[in-house]
Amino acid sequence: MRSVVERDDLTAEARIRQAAITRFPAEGIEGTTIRAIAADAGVSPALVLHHFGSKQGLLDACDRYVVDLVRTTKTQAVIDGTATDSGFMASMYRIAPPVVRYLGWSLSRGAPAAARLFDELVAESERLLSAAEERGLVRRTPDPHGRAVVVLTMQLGFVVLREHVTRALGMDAFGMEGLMRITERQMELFGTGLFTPEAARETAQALDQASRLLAQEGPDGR
Amino acid sequence: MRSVVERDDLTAEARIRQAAITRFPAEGIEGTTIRAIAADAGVSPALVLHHFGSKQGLLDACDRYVVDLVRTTKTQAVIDGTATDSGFMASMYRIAPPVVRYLGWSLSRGAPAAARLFDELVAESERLLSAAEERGLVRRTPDPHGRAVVVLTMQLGFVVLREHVTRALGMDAFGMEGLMRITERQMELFGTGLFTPEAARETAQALDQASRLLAQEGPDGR
DNA sequence: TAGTGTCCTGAACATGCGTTCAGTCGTGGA
DNA sequence: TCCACGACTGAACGCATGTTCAGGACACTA
Repeated sequence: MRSVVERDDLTAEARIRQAAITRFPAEGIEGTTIRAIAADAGVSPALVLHHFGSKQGLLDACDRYVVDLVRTTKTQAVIDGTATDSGFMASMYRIAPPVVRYLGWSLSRGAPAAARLFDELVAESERLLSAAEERGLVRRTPDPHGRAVVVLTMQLGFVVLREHVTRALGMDAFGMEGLMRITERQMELFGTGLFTPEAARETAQALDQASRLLAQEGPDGR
Repeated sequence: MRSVVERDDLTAEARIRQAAITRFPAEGIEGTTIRAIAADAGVSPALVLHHFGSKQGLLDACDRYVVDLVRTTKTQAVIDGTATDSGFMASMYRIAPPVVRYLGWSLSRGAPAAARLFDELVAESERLLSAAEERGLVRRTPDPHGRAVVVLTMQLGFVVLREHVTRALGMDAFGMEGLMRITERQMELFGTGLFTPEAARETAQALDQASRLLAQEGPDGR
């Protein structure tokens, strides 16, 4: 297995962390052994514990590293002004693939650091959308917070389901070609909507109907 | 830990499977022990292997069970005619929470059975959207397949990120209240679009610009 | 009653795990 | 030159794991 390491002059500690970032999402927590990580990094198992204290310590360090990297990359994108909310996918392009994969794994497993990141991204998304609303760029909604959650979840879905998107599109979802294709389709959806105006009304009715249906029937097997 | 089991008159085999469906997403594959599953189901560890052959066999059986359940539920919804594409979330409501959680875990981990399901759902989504296009309910797109992938990924994002959506909304994302709230926001986005008409043009320009930017810069650390 | 097959168990085994520890090596300051 | 210290290793320990196996309990048939 080729590790994330591009330059071989990294610290042993950094090599260990990179190996862990690659291994953990692929093999799971218990499925990843300290011995395997050590072998990837070219060090002894004992050194892993010397630097990170325990397997849990290494996992926490990876969580912090990846989340901080994503956070600062995203923040930098906002500062640079390139990030409209639609620029989320683009910012992912600047992060090395194993890190993006770790982020998706981290989110899907509900790691505390990832949960904090999610909440921050919701807040930031809500702020950006509200600012865009003020400028007349984005439509108004009765539920700004809910909309921010929905939009962010839709974006992060591509991070978590990356593998399936890649397979279904026949191109790397986070490569340039795939990212452009996805963003273009997103802009169609977010720009003019999926439905035609006449269908939008019909859908609203169907939603009401479904609401009543669910209310009276109740769910199965709960 | 209370298992999925509602009625205690299930087969031992079924109890084992239900326990596994609850345990695997929570603890991971290696983190879930046969002894723990056996204890949940109230049987001996040996019986687990008697019925499923091995731990891997149990995992495969769970994958098949959950994927088949989702498949038939979704299919039934289409037959019943309640499922527009927007009805995806609603169909999830009919499936027991542990099964939905297992589905999300299964997708995020790239299980073969889940991958097959994903591809089927893409195909079905593409078919439904094209039919709706014919009837003038859905706008035309230069890339129907890409659009189907994008729409489905956006929907499944809620399944995989369920925990975070629940926390951010302050209500169970797949409970009735949360599901209605999410669907309403989705219908706003898909109905009229997120952007105002004047902003849609601006966004298209930004997309072009980003495209050129990415093309000349290239990514970091690849 | 004897035979047969299914569901099920307790005890045991070999393996691989996370972690510990005593100690080596190399470097830089007093 | 000596010392202190951080990076690093090899060997070992205790433990929990997946799996095996011989057999018990029970129902059903001849």
